[in-house]
Amino acid sequence: MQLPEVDTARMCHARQILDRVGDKWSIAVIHALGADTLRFTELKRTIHGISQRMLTATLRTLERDGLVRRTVHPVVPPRVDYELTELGMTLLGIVCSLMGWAVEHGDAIDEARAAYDARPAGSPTG
Amino acid sequence: MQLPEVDTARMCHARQILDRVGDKWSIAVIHALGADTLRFTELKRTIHGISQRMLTATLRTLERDGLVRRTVHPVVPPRVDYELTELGMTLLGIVCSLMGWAVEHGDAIDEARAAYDARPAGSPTG
DNA sequence: TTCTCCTGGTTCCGTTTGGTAACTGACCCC
DNA sequence: GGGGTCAGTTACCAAACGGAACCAGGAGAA
Repeated sequence: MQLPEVDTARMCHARQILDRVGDKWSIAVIHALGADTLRFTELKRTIHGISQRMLTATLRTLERDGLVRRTVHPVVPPRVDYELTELGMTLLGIVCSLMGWAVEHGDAIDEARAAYDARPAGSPTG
Repeated sequence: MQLPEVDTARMCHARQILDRVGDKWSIAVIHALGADTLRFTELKRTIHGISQRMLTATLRTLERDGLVRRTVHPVVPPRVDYELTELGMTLLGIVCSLMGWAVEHGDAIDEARAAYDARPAGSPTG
């Protein structure tokens, strides 16, 4: 079928990049940081479902990948700010598109899900 | 900070949609099906790292969400084709953007990762 | 007839991941 | 001096994930 030959090796590389970029928590964090620099607890409040454990792990990974910058203020109580790097900013547009898509098509997905669950046992296939 | 108020409730809804859309295997499957209709084993070959178990589960989820259409041909040996629905097509563009981003910035991420790993114990923060 | 092959898919079992929640550490307030 | 706050870690446990073997079922070979 003559796929565009996007460098199969590069594709594999992309796949492992997507292992984390395509992570739901990473997407949520990047989207949250897209609006503004946030502190740890602010992120936790913003991304309701996330646990401290995963927030920490996700932020560490994103920081390691150069997508998020972590700034520690040596004050009391401790203050740690997180913001997108320029590399992270380049991803923000896509993440926002993804978020926008989810918001826009959320109802369609719910309907499809309901329709699927209502099927007896198999669909007429066509 | 006056976030645009994108309906906090809708945002939460989007988040749970992203639970699966933001799944690495889902992204890989959608991207693979973006080029052409594929059979089960073709998908398995295309998405190298995936196991039958996860491929089956991912396809079921995507089918349930109305993103992928599953067509069973009652022939021998069994033939099952998977293709994107129109809803899936609307997501394809974003997924391709994500893939393109990963390909484009993969090296930058590798460098950032190497730099992070080379840090002694803490960064100067400034 | 019997045996194997081919494909899509499921089940069993071990590993990894993620959630819960309690704890740390330094300082402020009472 | 004890409790509270913020950022983060750790222990524990359940669920999800991955691998490999097994299942179904008809075609073709022996």
